[in-house]
Amino acid sequence: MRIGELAARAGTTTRTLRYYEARGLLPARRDGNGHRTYDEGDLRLLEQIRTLQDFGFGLEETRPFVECLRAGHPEGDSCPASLVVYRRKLDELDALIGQLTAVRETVAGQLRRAERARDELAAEALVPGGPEPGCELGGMTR
Amino acid sequence: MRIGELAARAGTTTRTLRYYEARGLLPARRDGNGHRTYDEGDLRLLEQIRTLQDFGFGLEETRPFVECLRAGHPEGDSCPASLVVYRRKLDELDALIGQLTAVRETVAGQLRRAERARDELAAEALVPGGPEPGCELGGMTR
DNA sequence: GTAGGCGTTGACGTGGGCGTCAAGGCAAGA
DNA sequence: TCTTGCCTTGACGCCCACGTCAACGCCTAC
Repeated sequence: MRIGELAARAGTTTRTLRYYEARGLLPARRDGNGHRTYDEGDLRLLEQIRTLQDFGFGLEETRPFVECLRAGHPEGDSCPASLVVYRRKLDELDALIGQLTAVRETVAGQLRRAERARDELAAEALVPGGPEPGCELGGMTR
Repeated sequence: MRIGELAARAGTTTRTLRYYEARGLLPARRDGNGHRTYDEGDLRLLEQIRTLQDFGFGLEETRPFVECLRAGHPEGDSCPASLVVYRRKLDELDALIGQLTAVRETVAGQLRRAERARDELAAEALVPGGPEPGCELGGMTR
């Protein structure tokens, strides 16, 4: 199998495969014309890489999985090094989700505050003898 | 106030301020020497930008807030355009948190499966007349 | 012959928000 | 006078996973 066919079967591009080879992640044999040659095992490795990439793993993080498969293990995560990457990624995800959730709540609070201020200004405009001045409540200046 | 002082007071760098000016976000007056000159209002604008940046807003997303302040409004989010950005950012955060949470659960499941497989292999090695062969349970080949 | 379709290497572009030189100007203090 | 310390513009680097283009080679079909 040559590079175009492998790329098509894995749903990726030849550029990506050449990039993986340059990074030492997915080396290829060569035929008489200098063309890259791959087999079904390479497809398996490539699928492993792509799956992890879809999960947001960096390329280097996929390396233990690929090497585990190449060592003959049944799954890419059959090796301790892969489990270490799993756990580290879980920690990273938890930290990131926590940060994003905190930001989300902060932004939601700011939006509610800004909408309330807007509504109060509108009400004030409707009632000429409205609330007293001097009602500054502070903004978001950290 | 010159650029170094403003940067120090805002906890950022002169490079950042020049970058903001190049993007048209925080233009500066010039003194006789061609040096950039800022006032307290600019510090306010800069603090607004930095706060939103800390929340993960892109620079362009801070523009409505800055222009709102420069138009004389009491807060950067006193204008409808800013509220639109708030709501869009909330939607983005919700989508992102949802995706990350789904990935987190998937990875956690993979980790549990891989650990179970490892433990079963270890148990099998301890009990020579252990379970029958042919127990492949499938991996993560999408 | 020639057009098409596959492959090759090399090199530059992308996005975002800056960091990091390089080369120079201008003002104040020892 | 010389240093120092601030400022100026311009340009390249970074990260990451590729996209895109250039210029070329090989094989097949018409």
